[in-house]
Amino acid sequence: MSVNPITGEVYRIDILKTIPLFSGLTGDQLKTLAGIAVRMAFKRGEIIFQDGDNGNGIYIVESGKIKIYKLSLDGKEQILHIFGPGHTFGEVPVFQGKSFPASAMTLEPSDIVFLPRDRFVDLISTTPALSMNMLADLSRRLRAFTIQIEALSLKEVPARLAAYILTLSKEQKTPGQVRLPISKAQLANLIGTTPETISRMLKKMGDTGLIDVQTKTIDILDKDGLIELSESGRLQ
Amino acid sequence: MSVNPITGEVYRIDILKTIPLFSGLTGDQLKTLAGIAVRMAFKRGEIIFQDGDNGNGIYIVESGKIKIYKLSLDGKEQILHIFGPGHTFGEVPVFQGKSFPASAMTLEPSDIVFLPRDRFVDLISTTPALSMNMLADLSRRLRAFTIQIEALSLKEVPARLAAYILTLSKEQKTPGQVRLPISKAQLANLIGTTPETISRMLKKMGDTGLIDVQTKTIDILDKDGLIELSESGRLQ
DNA sequence: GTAAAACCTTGATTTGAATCAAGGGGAGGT
DNA sequence: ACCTCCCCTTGATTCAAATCAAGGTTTTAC
Repeated sequence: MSVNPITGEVYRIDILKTIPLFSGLTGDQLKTLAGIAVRMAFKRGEIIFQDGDNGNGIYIVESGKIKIYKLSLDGKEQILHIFGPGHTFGEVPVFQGKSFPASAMTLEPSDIVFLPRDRFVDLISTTPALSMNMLADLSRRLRAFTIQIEALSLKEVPARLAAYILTLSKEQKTPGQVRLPISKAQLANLIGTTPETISRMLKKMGDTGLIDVQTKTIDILDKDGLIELSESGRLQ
Repeated sequence: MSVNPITGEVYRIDILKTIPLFSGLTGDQLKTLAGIAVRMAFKRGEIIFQDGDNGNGIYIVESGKIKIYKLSLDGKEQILHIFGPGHTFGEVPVFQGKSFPASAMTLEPSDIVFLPRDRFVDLISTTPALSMNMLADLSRRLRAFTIQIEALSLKEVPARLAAYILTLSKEQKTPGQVRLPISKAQLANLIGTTPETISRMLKKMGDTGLIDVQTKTIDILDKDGLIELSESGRLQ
């Protein structure tokens, strides 16, 4: 039985088993992972690592929510990902280079599992199922970045906002209604605009009958209109 | 000895050996790769695959130059990567999803090597050196995208242009001088602006004594000034 | 439960860069 | 060498969204 070297608690295989990256692993392989796993608890708004720091292992969100982001010198923020339970992050410096290409911060109180680099690399290079899962995960992220670059470069703010609402409505299983999982200030940093602009665009989308906004909840009144807007659209 | 199934020619292991992705492979493994490799010749401006097409293998630039890019509905283009000899592309749908997240086109007459998915995946899952190389390659690309998103979202055009010139000057071993490897129209699509703006900004950077532009060649007159501009800077 | 702190909205103004428009210069083909 | 086409430049104008400014509202903390 493996004991967590930091907290001293037995680290539960059950949690690792639910993580997509580790699907298809044998019980023994999961036990090995559990043996090297370290769990850390973070409060809301704590920095997990910073752009440029040296990375030395991969991180898994066990509970809570984190953002991966870049800051400009004058303090503007661009969010690259928001990850919830089951997602892994911080892999890039494990496989290439030394430093993190971006920073990570909790958006809520979060439990994070850390797997130190060397033993994780040993495992991945002897476990084809794990390396294929990892390749799939990095590929998924490349795909997501492709879409984000396209949005930032080729689409205007209303289209990006419409696309975000449609993405939420796919993730959440409440057709015709969507709940914003983050503040509008964070949403602005995610789609590459400002809170003021978010506010104005949501209002305009309300005025034109696409949606109805109540604080954190948005009713989708005209899904086709939103799709149209997200693809090519200009608002109004 | 392995024979290319399309062209019928013997496919040279020597070329595969020079490709970073295949460094550290044994002679036998390279022979296996050579056995499944297909070489294709493209003219300048030919489409290799398109955004949304199903992918069924990885591609390697043997000679020439290609761009990976996204198009908007109204025809605007954002270039994601420009790859020369030795670079691989088209991996995402091999590991995740089915379709290409972007399009690929030659910028020059190019020879492209194709490795069909199934046999490549077989090899990668039995060859730790290959899977680690692949993970490093995808990680390198994630890092590059991170920088591109930061540039598009947090930096203005003069800063992006300065950063591009500095990147070129690192790649090319001619200190104080840089040769543009692509047309200014393509450069505009790479850094997310228009040819008119490129033209104006290069002129301004000339006026302020940072650089001296002669058609395709740029002399770097004030490297520190360029670095400053690329980081935080505003021009003039 | 109340105060403080975030967060959000709305309006006025500025600004960086796109677009529209037209003319100039090179490179490649005949 | 000449013509054509493409690429590039320059100027005038427009436009989307950022910024600046101030007031209102929700959330969090004590």
